[in-house]
Amino acid sequence: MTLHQVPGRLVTIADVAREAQVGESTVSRVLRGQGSYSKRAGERVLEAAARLGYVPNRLAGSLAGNADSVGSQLVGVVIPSLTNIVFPDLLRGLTGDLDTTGFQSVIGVSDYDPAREETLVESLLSWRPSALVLTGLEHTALTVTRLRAAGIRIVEMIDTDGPGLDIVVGFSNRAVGHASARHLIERGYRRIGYVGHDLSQDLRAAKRFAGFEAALREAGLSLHSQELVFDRSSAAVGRAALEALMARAPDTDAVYFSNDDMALGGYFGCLGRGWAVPGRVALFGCHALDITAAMPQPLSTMRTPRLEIGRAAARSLADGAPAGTIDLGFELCQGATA
Amino acid sequence: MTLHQVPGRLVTIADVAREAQVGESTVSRVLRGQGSYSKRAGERVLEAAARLGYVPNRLAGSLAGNADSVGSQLVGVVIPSLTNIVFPDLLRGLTGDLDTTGFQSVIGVSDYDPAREETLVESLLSWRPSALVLTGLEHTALTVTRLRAAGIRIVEMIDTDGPGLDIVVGFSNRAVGHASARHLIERGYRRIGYVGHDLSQDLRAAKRFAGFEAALREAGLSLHSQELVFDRSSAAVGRAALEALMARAPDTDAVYFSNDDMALGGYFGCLGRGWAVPGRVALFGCHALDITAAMPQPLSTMRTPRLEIGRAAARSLADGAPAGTIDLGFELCQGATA
DNA sequence: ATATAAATTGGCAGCGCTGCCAAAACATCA
DNA sequence: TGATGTTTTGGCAGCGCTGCCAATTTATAT
Repeated sequence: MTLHQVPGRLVTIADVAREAQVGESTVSRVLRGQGSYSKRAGERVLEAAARLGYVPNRLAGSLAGNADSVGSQLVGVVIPSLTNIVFPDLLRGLTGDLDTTGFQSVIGVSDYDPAREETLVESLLSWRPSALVLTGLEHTALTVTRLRAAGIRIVEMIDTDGPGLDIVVGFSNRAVGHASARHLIERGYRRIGYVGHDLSQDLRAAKRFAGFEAALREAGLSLHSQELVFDRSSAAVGRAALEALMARAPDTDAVYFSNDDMALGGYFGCLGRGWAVPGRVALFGCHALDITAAMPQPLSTMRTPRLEIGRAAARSLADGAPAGTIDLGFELCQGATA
Repeated sequence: MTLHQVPGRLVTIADVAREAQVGESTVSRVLRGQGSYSKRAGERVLEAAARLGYVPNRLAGSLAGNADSVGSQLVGVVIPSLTNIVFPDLLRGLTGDLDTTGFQSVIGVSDYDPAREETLVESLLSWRPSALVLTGLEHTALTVTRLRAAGIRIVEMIDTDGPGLDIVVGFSNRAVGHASARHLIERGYRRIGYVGHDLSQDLRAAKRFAGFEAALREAGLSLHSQELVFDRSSAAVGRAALEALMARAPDTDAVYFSNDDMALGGYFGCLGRGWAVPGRVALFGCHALDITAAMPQPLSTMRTPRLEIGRAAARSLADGAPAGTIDLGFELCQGATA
């Protein structure tokens, strides 16, 4: 068997029409189950299509069908990363619910770079998707202009702290940060540190941090120590950062991590050094990764509804939801590390 | 500002042509930087396109351009899951290298279900992608027929244990299993157990298991105990399974997990019960997730080149590699748990 | 200045499909 | 039986773009 063996054209609707001895329009109607046609025509067409191995060409279909009727059945998705498990979870919810509605997702990964997002949006738009799903509320001016001009539905996921372009689905990162700080304060911690990755990149983490600091201030406290890392978030990085932080400010009694994977790394660091958690230092993460629930001491963290956000995004598009914000909230996971 | 405000048509190439006072073909040539055109024409077109906010319509472009020249610039991707971090890693390598070549990925998640894969392939094919990237070598007969008839490049990722349709990129799962068993045997373990998720679903895991058992047999051993789980692989599931296995066969001295996340869960279980690892029981995983390297005792596991597989898949398509298998191998991570 | 080669350009068919419309086939009623 | 309404059907334009080709402009050689 040879690849590329197909010499010329693939089977078209005209071939099926000839084979079934009906007109092209009839084939089109039967195959889409739209409009009226006789039972006999239906059978012949289906039979002929199967025999010929007809595969519809959706490029042609979307081009011909006026955008308003079906749209391209493509949905563009831009996420900042695939490394951070948060985003695959989002995707999972999104694609899972999207393809039950017959949509296909075209995805792009921006690497937390607004310029890259701009390029991706431009590129995705050229497929005339019926909707675009983005992450976060911050986009370049040009991206916003293009999005507006496209005249399609836009969903911005994850962050509800600010105005969106159309549909916004997520939770308040600020509130997550705030609630995390409140929890630590209520548990009696006072010399609280922060370990996070580059805040100028991950704007959601920055908002959590802002909420966190605000809660400290409201309680008459301030951040006791902090360690920022400029790598992509990972357990190894979290571990190193915690160790650096504790070396500089050994009396820190609790640490807030911008992400569970770093918190997990921090926890491993404590285990390795024989530090009691939370005796020596308390640890608090964010996102409630599955793994952290299986730990001997479950990590204290905040559950964010990632899968649900993806699902809600898909559903809002399918249902033609009105513009507006859908806040899915978050939930404290008490855990045993803070 | 209203969404859907665009009343009628979007800007087309004809609009740009009129604005720039050149012919449509010239616009097309300039915008694609193909063929020859004067400097002056180039400037006018670019300027007009920018002023009008022209967004090319790739549906039309791909339809018009004969498949052989550019193809649709879409690549269809089918992965079994987004939960298992293995697949986002694959995607990351793939999309990262793909969009530097101007390709966009349309993805589908099959949930380890061949029938679902069949549907997804059918659906993806209708976008006339220039290539399809699948996971694994096993597909339904109809899928294979369709793939062959499509006349496009096919990449099958991850598994090299068998014949592929066109390009195969991955490693030998059988060999991974075999090498894992060899390692345990060489380290002196004799009463070896297995914890894995449903082997009828995850065919790669099944092949690893087969290689593992073969190595045991060759050494005159047999599997001492095993515990299969039918949930999706996770740390919690791994922990529970290990505990169940140790309850049934307390003298098991080493356990092979089909996946690192389960191994990690198992490790947590041991920590929780105060069992020495590897004193009480040794643990060996698969895939070398990032996290496991940050553990106080790094997990003993097998590093599989997931990112590289995605990259190699993208590259082989971009370069028009010949049909064949690219084996990227794997690497033992000695770790400290086995 | 003229002939010839090279670069640039626009027109138009056609990619495969769907929407529209008028024609044909069938059903219903007086 | 003919008239009227209803369902089914096929033809054809056109979605926005690119490939091809012939026409035009420009550069080079004689």
